[in-house]
Amino acid sequence: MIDALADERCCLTAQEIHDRVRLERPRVGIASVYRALETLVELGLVHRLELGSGGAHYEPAAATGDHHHHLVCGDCGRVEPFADDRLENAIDKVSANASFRIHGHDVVLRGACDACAG
Amino acid sequence: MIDALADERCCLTAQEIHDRVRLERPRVGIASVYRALETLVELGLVHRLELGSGGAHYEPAAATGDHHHHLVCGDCGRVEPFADDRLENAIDKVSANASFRIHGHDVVLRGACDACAG
DNA sequence: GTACTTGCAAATACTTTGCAGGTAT
DNA sequence: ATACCTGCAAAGTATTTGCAAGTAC
Repeated sequence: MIDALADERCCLTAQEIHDRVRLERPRVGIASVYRALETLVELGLVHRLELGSGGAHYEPAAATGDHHHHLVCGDCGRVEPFADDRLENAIDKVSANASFRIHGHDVVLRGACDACAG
Repeated sequence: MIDALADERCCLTAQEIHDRVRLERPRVGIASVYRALETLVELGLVHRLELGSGGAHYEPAAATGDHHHHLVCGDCGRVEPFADDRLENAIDKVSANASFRIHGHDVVLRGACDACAG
């Protein structure tokens, strides 16, 4: 059952994941989704993102080495991924010099998507 | 009453703000704190941060022009601010090229603080 | 049988809303 | 009086937990 979740794509809320899983297995409860996500997050296979829109989002931590961050539309809630090497380098430098032992990072750019900004 | 909140410092949860306000005015309810915070966020005087630890954090959007991001300890929940020009430059570059019209951004570095990392 | 998993329902945590009473104009 | 602000209690949403039944070894 845990495997079923790993198939899902970028940036879904727990509710969205639940809905998708139920297409195949209607009896699965939301609690099982949360339990599976918790396990996957602990294993480092899934990242949990707080995008400030009520519910947390989850996405597979790409085994492919893909690493990206997110653009969030404050109007319609749309989320798009982006990646940038310069940004990653800057973050790595900061992480190396930080007083904390850094394990990971999140970057969220907030604004209006092309549809909402016109 | 709104002014009372603006005096508070960096990165408090609504609960913490409520507790502090109550020291001075014990009858203030948590709802009023949320209402005031909502107003302040809309006015751009306060930033709301989702640090992934259950509750949102709020901090004054410095009139001093101060701009910083946060280190979060995944163990004890401690939050520390940091600032880095190279990082800001990288974000500005990305924002300029993004398909969204970007209004703001958040960066969170996650790890273990000196006390927890040993 | 023992141990682990799972769905349901209840509980919890955080935030928002309705409403009645108070204050200001 | 009218319009606005506020505290309390209730509602709403997101997430977690307890527990009994189901499955695997």
